[in-house]
Amino acid sequence: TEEAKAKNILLPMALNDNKAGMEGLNRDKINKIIMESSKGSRFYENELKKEQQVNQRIERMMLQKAHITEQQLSKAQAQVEKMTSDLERGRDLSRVIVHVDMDAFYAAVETRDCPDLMDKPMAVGSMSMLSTSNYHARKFGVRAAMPGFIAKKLCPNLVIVPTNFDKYRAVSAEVREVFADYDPHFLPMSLDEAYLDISDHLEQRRGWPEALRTHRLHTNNTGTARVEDHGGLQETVEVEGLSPVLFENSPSSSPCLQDAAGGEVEVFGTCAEEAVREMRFRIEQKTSLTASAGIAPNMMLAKVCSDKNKPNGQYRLPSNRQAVIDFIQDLPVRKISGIGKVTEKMLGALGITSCSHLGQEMALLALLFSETSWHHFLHISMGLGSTHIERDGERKSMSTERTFGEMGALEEQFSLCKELCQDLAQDLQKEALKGKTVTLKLKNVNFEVKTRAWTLPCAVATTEELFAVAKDLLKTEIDNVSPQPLRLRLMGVRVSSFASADDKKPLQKSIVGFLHKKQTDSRTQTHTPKNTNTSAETDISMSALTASDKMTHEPSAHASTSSYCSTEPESGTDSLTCPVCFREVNTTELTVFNRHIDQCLSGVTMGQNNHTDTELEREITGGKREEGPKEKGSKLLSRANTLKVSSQSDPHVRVCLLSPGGPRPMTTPKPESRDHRGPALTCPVCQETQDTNDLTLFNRHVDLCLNQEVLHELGGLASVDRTTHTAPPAAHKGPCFRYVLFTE
DNA sequence: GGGGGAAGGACCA
DNA sequence: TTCCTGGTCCTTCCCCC
Repeated sequence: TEEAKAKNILLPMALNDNKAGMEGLNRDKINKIIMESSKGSRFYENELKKEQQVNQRIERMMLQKAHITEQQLSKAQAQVEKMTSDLERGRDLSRVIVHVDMDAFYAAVETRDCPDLMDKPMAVGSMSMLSTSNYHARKFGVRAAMPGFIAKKLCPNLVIVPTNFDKYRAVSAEVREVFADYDPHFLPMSLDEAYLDISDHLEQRRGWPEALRTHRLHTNNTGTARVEDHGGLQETVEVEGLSPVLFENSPSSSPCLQDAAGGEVEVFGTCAEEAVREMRFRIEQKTSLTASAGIAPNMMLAKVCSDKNKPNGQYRLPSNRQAVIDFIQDLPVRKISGIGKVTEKMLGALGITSCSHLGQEMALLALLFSETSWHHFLHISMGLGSTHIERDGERKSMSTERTFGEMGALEEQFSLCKELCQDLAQDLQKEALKGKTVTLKLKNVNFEVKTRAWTLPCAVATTEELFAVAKDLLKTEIDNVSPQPLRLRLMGVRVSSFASADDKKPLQKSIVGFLHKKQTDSRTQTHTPKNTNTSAETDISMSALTASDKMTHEPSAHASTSSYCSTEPESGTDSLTCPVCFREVNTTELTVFNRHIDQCLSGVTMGQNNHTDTELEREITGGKREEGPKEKGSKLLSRANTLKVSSQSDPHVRVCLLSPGGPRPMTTPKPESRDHRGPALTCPVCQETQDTNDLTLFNRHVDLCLNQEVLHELGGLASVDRTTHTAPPAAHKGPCFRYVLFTE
């Protein structure tokens, strides 16, 4: 029906009332306001597009479902049953896992420090994005991850307080001190959330005298109070003389007793619930903030439980199988951490909304989803989850990104890129990390996100190293849409594949190392002849320097040249080995060396030379793209002739030794980008005139030709190249060649 | 088939 | 006028053993 259709269209922006404190709202009214504020925006259009993609995914899934036979289903059923009984045998109910979650954390901190906010709807964040809202605001439909300007429409009196992370970090540290008393190995998930395994604590606690379970309630208004720690230590806590109770509906605490000194005191029991109640009590005494908690036999269940009596409440799921099964039955799948909007919708299309449905349809799910996915579903449907808390594993990546108003100017884009690299380099330094993969993330004004990655032969960390890669990735993307500018709203840089993760890997050889004579003792550390910091014009560099450098007026080449592999070279001899003829050239003068290689190379490319183990690189540039190329020496021209490149637009073909291949455009450039570059080009390898004068396309063609032609000649050694070479970009399969200029 | 890189996404706080 | 940031893991596609 029309209505159903409309509803489907409206869905992407609809209020997500999955969060606590959002029950019984006037959803229709709220959704209407959200719609009115979003409709027609680029953001909304992109959401619609994404929604369409999900719908298509569902359609494909339903089609697949229609083709499932009875036989397949019963086979899957058998598999599921086998797996189920295996899992059942391994069910571990022995641990007591707690998930603690501070209530509306950022908002609560701000309210604590500014009591005027107490009974006002407020949120923490900015006009463009909110991090949290308090429970007053939630009544209006204002929630985390909602832009402030929309929240303001839902609730005109909303007070928006800017975030103050340093403050939250400080409070979080206090809270964590309490956590540590119950589980020194607790697992923080964020500033306001953590998992604890209190099994050991409970074991000890059973033998504790009452004194250790007695905690004083401070009720004074003087500004500080003494709180007795269960270890008998005294700690001084700042209190601001305000009611610690931020939520009116706080469940009342157990009756307070008077201690000898007349102060109010509370005694906690020895069971899990009492221990957790005590922990929450202590958090509140210490910070004036409330927390909610869930107690269950595993992490997955504990997480669901902590939400059950939010705010300022707790819920325990007993450690017996039946209780777990009962608990899971009617639980909506969306409540499980890891099942988000999309998965919920996919499952919904199959009629699955609760965890019991999930169990009933497992055979079907096993056929429609990947193994990892349906295993995950099976665990959920059985109420299984992690029973031991993994202490934080090694970090996998580090990134930094920034959103800004539309940016189209190249200078700005490159300088922002550099800034991001600087920030990231700083962060990397703090943790002494180096990574091999650098990823550039771009989001255009239409909210379309792109990531472009490049993996180097060795780990990098400095600004220059990062920027050398990021800038090339960026340039490639810019070239891709040129002559239009990239209209960006976000840029980010990420580093991954950290060296520490797989230190064991043998050192990979880069070209610079390769150039040097084989070492008998690779530890001898004399430095390489200047080739790590000379300019691109005179050196074996990553590539002739890109337009980006010229645009940003960067002193050319410093970065690309030296930083590609900062740890190399590791040799120290006075001669260099020619990668073409393998003869030692008795010089460290690159000019001399280059000349030698030039001669060798002309032979190879002409097919007169059966040299092996050569990594060639190629770069073909049109004179128009790079302004005032200085590389028009006679030598170059003669090489161009040698290679039989013909183009009236006078492209230069430059041949030299490889360096790690630079990135290439991933997407086919728009056809219209052809016409402003001059006439068609002839491939120097296959000699055929290409129906393009787009250098990107042409370049790709030549790459392919070279793969076939040259590699063929080079024979088996091509494989050596591949393994020691950085991986080529996805669109360009096969070894990545690049011509780099050699001049004197 | 499996491993690994690249690109894109889902999901989380 | 304004729809974040920083992380992990998964999936899909591809290439290369």
